[in-house]
Amino acid sequence: MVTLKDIAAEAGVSVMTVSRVVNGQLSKVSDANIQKIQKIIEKRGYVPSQSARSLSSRSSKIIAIVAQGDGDILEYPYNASMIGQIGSLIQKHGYSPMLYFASEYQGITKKLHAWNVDGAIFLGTFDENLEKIQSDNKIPLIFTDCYSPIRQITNVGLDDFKGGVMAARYLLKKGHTNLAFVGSSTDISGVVRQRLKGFASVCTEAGYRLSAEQVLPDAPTLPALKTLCSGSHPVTAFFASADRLAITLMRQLHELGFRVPQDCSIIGFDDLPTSSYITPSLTTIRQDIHLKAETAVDLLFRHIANAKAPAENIILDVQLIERESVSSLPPDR
Amino acid sequence: MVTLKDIAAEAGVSVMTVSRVVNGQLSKVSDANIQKIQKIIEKRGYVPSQSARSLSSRSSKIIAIVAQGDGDILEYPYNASMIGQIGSLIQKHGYSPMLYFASEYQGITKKLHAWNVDGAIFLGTFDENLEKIQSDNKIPLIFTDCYSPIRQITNVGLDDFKGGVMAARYLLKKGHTNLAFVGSSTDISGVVRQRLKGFASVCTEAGYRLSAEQVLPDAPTLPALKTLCSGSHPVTAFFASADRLAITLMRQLHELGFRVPQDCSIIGFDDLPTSSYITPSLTTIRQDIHLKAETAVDLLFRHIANAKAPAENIILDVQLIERESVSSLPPDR
DNA sequence: CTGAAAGCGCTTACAG
DNA sequence: CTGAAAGCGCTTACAG
Repeated sequence: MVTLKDIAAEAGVSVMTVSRVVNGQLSKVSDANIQKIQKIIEKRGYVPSQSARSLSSRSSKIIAIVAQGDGDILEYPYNASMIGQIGSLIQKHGYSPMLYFASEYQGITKKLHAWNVDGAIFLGTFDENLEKIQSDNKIPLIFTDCYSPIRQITNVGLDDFKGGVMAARYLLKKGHTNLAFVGSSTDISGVVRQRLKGFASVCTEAGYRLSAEQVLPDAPTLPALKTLCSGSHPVTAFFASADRLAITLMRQLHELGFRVPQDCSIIGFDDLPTSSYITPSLTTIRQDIHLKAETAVDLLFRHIANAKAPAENIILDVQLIERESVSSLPPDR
Repeated sequence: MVTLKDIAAEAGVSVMTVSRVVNGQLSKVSDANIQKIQKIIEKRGYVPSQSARSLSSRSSKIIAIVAQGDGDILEYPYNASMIGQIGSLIQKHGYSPMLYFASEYQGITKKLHAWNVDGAIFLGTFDENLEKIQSDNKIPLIFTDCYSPIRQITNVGLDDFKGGVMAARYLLKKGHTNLAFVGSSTDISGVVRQRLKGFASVCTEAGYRLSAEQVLPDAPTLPALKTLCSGSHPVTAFFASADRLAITLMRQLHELGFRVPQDCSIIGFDDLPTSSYITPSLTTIRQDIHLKAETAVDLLFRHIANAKAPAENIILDVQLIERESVSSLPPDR
């Protein structure tokens, strides 16, 4: 392996002079030496050792992407897209993204310490351990979709409540009055809860209260669905708190013999790439995942550049994307 | 930051004794010291510095996941799933996965050298630079889906040819005789080419030659599709070299007014989670992505454990998954 | 079972 | 503009 010392020896200078050239402190080195050293570096294919740098400078140039769960979470397009974008942007900043799947809180601090990480971006819900994570790690920490009551947190989230409101208003506008919500009720993240809250608030306001049976878990059973969509006062439209769930639901309704959107309408949340390709294409509340990733990375590097940068909570907007999965009901029925 | 030295001082022993405990060389330390030291480590929350370790031991415990392209490739479920599984397995082995998006060859060697990486797994096509990458990096390197003629490469791939054969045989068995193939013809990877070769070989054997118009690019135009599926001798079945393309194609056919599978049949390749959820659900050639990731990681650690382990080329099998997107044609038509 | 010494490849801080 | 010295936090290799 080629080291600073090798280059210095070949150039007939000290390692410090080479170090300055490597680090672009060109104003401190004579032009003659710059030329000579750069040529040798090129020729020998010298690459600085990051572990040596990390050890002596106390900056590792590593950013941890901490994701709650295990490798399976990348099966969800939302997570995959976030990790891809975040990783790519980190790399463009000259840093290296390290992936860490967190199952328990302990491991996170260990990982960040062991690698002397310069910062971390969190995907998933860490609300329970947020304070501990923050007090144990005095580096920039960016959270996403965090609904913790703690204020001193830098977070980039979504207007989930508004998304729920928009979904409900849209369905009501289309003439649907008997609605249902799909999304894990046991969800620990605030995200689903906020979407439901927004949705329910509009229903209540319009005089249509959501009963307990109209708030369905992640994977409702076929019989439960059938009951819900039959009878004298059937549910005619669903709000699924994720496109992924909307697509599953679509399939289930199809299996039960209901046509979407003629018999049952569905509106989703996320706007995944697939959502526009399936038939019927999915009407949904769109979030801009690329913008979210970009915002998180920007925030991170702003805090790396300035350790005193204030905690910020950035809430991104959502948007209704009208497609084919919601039908209009006759005005009075 | 707590260091070995701090622990040693508090325990009244040398750093070496602490180091031995930290590294589990317990047979070399007295029980009394083990107890005492472990207690102090626990209490102080000591975590070894990986950069110091990497610098002194010449093993970084980092594995690079090198993916061709940029962050966008995680929008493809195949890549996302592979990266998730590989990353997770690396972590379970006590190593840390570092993500690297490679656009040009140069960067790869630099990255691997800079971080003194212990091994790397490659996603995508690096055939052109394979030899250089291998000769520049004397560490275990695992490739995936590589069709390079170079033999000294450790690779885990798929029986893509057989997949093509199975798709063609299935469509013929269902009575389809006028077939078409969808998949980027300019694809540099051998993968698509092999799938096409297998597919075409069966067609030819059965006396149905694929004309140039029947080999479609990634995103065929609507008019081209329409022409193909109309006229006196229309194409009645498509083989898409990826489920993602099959789903797009399904949408396009729908827009043209063709019903799948009544008017046009489609068989895909991959078996993504979505493929079973859409309507009609997709008949496809399945590959086991989890097994592929597992095989790659196993191979990697076998080579890390034994630097002399021979190059291996492991080819995983594929499987036909019958669902709803292919119809039976009357025997003679 | 224990430890003193040297070194991994850099950077920081200083002196000139 | 240049460099000698010290140190980052470990491990290797050796001596006892």
